[in-house]
Amino acid sequence: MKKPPLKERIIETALVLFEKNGYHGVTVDQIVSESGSSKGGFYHNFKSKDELLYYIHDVFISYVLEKAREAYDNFDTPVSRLCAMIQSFTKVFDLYKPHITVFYQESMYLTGEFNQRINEKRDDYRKLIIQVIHEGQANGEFRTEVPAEISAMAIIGMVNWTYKWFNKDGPLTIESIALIFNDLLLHSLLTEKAINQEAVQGFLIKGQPLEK
Amino acid sequence: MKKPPLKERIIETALVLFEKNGYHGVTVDQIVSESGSSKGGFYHNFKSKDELLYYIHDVFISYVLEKAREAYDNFDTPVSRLCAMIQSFTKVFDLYKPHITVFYQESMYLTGEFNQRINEKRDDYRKLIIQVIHEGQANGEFRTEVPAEISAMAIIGMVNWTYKWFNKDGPLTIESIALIFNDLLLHSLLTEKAINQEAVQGFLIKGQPLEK
DNA sequence: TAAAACAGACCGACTAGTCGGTACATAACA
DNA sequence: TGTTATGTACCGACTAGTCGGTCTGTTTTA
Repeated sequence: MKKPPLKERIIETALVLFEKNGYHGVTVDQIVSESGSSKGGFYHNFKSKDELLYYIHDVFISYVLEKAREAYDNFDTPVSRLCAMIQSFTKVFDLYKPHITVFYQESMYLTGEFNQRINEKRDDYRKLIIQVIHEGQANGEFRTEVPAEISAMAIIGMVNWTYKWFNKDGPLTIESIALIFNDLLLHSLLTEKAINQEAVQGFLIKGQPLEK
Repeated sequence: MKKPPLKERIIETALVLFEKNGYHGVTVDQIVSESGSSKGGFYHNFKSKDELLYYIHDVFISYVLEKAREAYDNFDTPVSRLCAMIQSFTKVFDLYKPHITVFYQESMYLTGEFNQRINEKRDDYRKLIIQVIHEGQANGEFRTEVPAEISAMAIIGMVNWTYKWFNKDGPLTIESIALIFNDLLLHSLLTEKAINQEAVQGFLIKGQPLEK
């Protein structure tokens, strides 16, 4: 059983500690000691504690952005694209919950260049969602009464907030939650006409609520 | 022009600084100096920096909770109650944006008893929303396909997230955003039958999107 | 005149980051 | 093949600086 490289061990350890105690609630000494490393080892791999925070942010946001682009490319209607994006994003909570918590809790402590690079990807993500909504409005499937920008932020907020309450051991799987989110947002975005079309029925929840 | 009492001045100053730099990005010395006070003055009014953070949390959450209860008491249908709650909550962003930012950004650094007291109020708020949704499901206005608990978290997430992007100088007023939120969530919660009832039409957006 | 409110010098614990050094691999050499 | 050079990953004692909090006084208030 070979030990993984130190850099990974440090990131994994830091992730767990940051999630529980926050970035400022964890010292470099703690990370070093918990990961069975040393100060030297740490600063050999990272320029600063700040850079470690950046790595954690980047792993997550890059993954989510990539998945969103995949979702966009693999489907060809606004409804299916949006649902795929929401689904892939929601599902990330199983994989990256600590990353996400750190991301939203501590992003303000990212400085200068690090902060800028993360924000660019965050913006790209937002723009992609807005674009899909615009496309849906253009082809008549989505209502035009609400601005796409606000809908996008409402959606992002709804999904993002999951990090505050989602619990793996709770009554619902993350997949069920993703389906519920899709149902909710389609009901709020689609026109009366579009909601009755066969093509979108598969994304809505019928009958009884889901249980695990 | 009489100076307000020191305690208030400290809270106001801290709020501005915390919002910009985060709780850990601001030292007690900074707060003291910016508020034209002193270490002695600070520690005469607060047991610790932590207690100051608690005060800021408490002002905001107590206000929101009170407004939600008012909304509940002043109306008598699930739809009007929910809309009033969302509206009062969203409008708080004009008044308490810094409080809210600090609340969600730094709540994890609240320790022990402080943390507990805040969480109780937060729970009360959540339970009130869930209750209203349950009432709406019971009288047939809200769809039962989605669990009330998840809808509640989706709503709370949608509204809360506003603190990340709302800008007073942006194209939309907070009141417009509140109306949009109401429209979105009613579309996603109401049954097909209920959405066409006259009583709820007033909460939906008709025609062109709102501009300032 | 007693108590409450405030001022500011000072303290000590803590922490991010440094720096000289070690262990070990692979490569160059003789 | 044995030996020496070189690059890289890692170690841990140390430090310079920071920051929450205290303490002793002074001013204001009731």
